[in-house]
Amino acid sequence: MKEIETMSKAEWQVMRIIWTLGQATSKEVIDILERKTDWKSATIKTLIVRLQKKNFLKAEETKRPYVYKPLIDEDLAIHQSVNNLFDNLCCMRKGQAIKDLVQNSEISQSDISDIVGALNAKAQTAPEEVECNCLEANLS
Amino acid sequence: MKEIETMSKAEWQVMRIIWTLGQATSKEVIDILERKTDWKSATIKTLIVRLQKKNFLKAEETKRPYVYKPLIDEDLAIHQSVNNLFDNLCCMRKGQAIKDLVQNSEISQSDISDIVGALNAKAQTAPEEVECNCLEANLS
DNA sequence: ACATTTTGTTTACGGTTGTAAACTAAGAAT
DNA sequence: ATTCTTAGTTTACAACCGTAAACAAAATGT
Repeated sequence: MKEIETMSKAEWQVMRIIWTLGQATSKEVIDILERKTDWKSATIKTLIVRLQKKNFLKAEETKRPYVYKPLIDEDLAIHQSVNNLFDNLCCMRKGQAIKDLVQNSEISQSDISDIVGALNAKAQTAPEEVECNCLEANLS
Repeated sequence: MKEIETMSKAEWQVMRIIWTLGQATSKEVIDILERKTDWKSATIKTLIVRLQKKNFLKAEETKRPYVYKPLIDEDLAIHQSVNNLFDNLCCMRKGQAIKDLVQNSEISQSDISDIVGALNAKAQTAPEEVECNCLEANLS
C-alpha cells in the first residue's frame, strides 16, 4: 500500500541522464553509465524497466530503438525527494541542516542571491525559536 | 558489500525519540510512537532491534528494562542523510533545491542569520555558474 | 535469406524495509 | 511459589532494490 513512488539511488542516475539529454535511447544511457559506474548493461536495462513501471519514464515505441522520455519534471522530483527526507528530521534541526548543505554544496552566485532573497523574505515572519515536536502525537 | 549503514524512514522516527529524550526504554518509545503512528508495538520492537544491529543504538543491559542510548550523534546522522541525498542531484540544481527547502521549512531567526552568514562566506569564492556533470565519467 | 549484433523482456537472487505475530525470559502481583 | 504482565528475541512475509544472466525479437550486415 504505497502511495507515492520513490526513486532509488541507482534510478536517480538513470533519470539524470535522460533529464539532461531531454530524451535518450537505452544505448546512450548505457554508454554513459558504463563510464560513470561499474554496472553491467543488464543492470541498467533493469533500471529503465523499473522507472517505466513507476511512471517516471515512458518509451516512445513508434520506432526502434525506443526513445525514453521523462514523465516527471526534474525539479519536481528533486522537490519531492528532498522534502521527503526533511520530513524525517526534527524540525528544530532543519535550519542547521540547511546551513550544512550550503557549506557542502557548490552554489552559483545567482543561486546564492536567490537563497538570500528567500531567507530575507522568510525572516519577515520567522519565529524566534522553532519547537521540537519529536515527541508529539501531532502529524509531521 | 554495504559500506555505510543507512537509516530507514521508520527507523528515523525511533531515533528522533531517543535523541530527544537522550535515552529511553522500549516502553517509552512504543508509547510515543503508538500516539504518532498506527504501528503495533511489535513493529517498533523490530525497529529497535535493527537499529542495534546497525550500530545506531545500544542497549544498557545492566538492568531491566533495558535503556536504549544513541550511538550516533543526531547532527551527524542528519549530515550523512542529507548529503547522501544531495549526491543524487545534478550539481547545477542543488542551489535551487536549497532555496526550495528554505521556502518549505520553518526556520528560526537565528538559523536564518546563520545561513545568511554561511552564504555570504560562500559568495567570496562561489563560481558564476556551476557546471552540470550528469553525463561525465568523473566521480560525483 | 541467413547470421550476427543490438535492443527489449523475463527471470533470478540475496539484502533491506515495512509490518507484525509468536515465543521466551524476567519482573510484578497475589 | 505460581500466575500474570511486560519486555526482549526469533521468525515471517511481501515489496523494493542492487545486481545481473538468460531469452526473445528486431535490425543490420553479407
